[in-house]
Amino acid sequence: MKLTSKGRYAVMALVDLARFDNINPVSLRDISLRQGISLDYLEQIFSKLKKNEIVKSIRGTQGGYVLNKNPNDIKLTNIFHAVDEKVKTVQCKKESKKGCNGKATKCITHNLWDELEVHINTFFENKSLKDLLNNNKETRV
Amino acid sequence: MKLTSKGRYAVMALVDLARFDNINPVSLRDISLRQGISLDYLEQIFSKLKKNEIVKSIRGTQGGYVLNKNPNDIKLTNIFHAVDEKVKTVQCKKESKKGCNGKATKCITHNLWDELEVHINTFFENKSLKDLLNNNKETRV
DNA sequence: ACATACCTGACTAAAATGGTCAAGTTTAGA
DNA sequence: TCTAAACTTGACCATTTTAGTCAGGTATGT
Repeated sequence: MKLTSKGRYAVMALVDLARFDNINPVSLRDISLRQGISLDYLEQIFSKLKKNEIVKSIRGTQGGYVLNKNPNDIKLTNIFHAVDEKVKTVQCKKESKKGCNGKATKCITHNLWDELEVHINTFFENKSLKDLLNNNKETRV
Repeated sequence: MKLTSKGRYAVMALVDLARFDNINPVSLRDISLRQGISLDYLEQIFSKLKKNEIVKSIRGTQGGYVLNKNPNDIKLTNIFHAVDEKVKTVQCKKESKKGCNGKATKCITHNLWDELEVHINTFFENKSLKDLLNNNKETRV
């Protein structure tokens, strides 16, 4: 299973973006400074977010990024998926007709990982950017 | 967050062990053959399981491993913990009095990861080796 | 005594991670 | 029109983690 800094950065950056994009597009430079994330790395991440239509870009001076959807419609599952954080448990190989061990049957724990995956994905599907915004306002600095 | 093959192997091996240890200790060689896991790797894993008192070892000919507890009392969380699969989301650094970014405050998404961690741990704490055994009998080959 | 099986630690190839670096293109505004 | 801000793209890389292998042990039942 993968759930690393890239995913966390993506979420942090989007929450930041959501808080500031009412007025103007938000530049990655600003996000980088506020959140302490490398600019170059942010560019990689936003490239993926854009491809997945989570954000829109505006080029040129005063340009930046804006959300492409309502914060309520951006679920965590969308964000993680966009930056290739596959919320997949370690997989048994799904090749041809063979089972998990190269044997003809499913491995002993196959069902377990399926269950876990559902469990985690449920969490992510029920959590939107808006939820995080609200949550953050409460404990705002 | 880490959840890799080592954890999966540990679970697979323990389920296998639980199914056969009523009669005799089970040798790693047998588990290796049945589950298709490298013997050398299994030895590393069982060394940890033993340190965490999940299994007991019996040396010498006809030796092997047996469970050290009732399958109902071996939760997944114990197993993962034993083999160093820390079910931890990527952490903000917890150094000194500083917050997550080296700033004085918690990072925007701090609460989110805490929630997620609880969510996943709950799943693991409620799942025992016995559950897996039963589950496996149903779909037994 | 000897085969079986546990035990331990060092080592390693390959992949993933978390970036950096370089060289663009686009566009607002002076 | 010139320029600087900001997006765009792709290559590159050091470090860490993963998933093992290898080479020796030591203990013990028969």
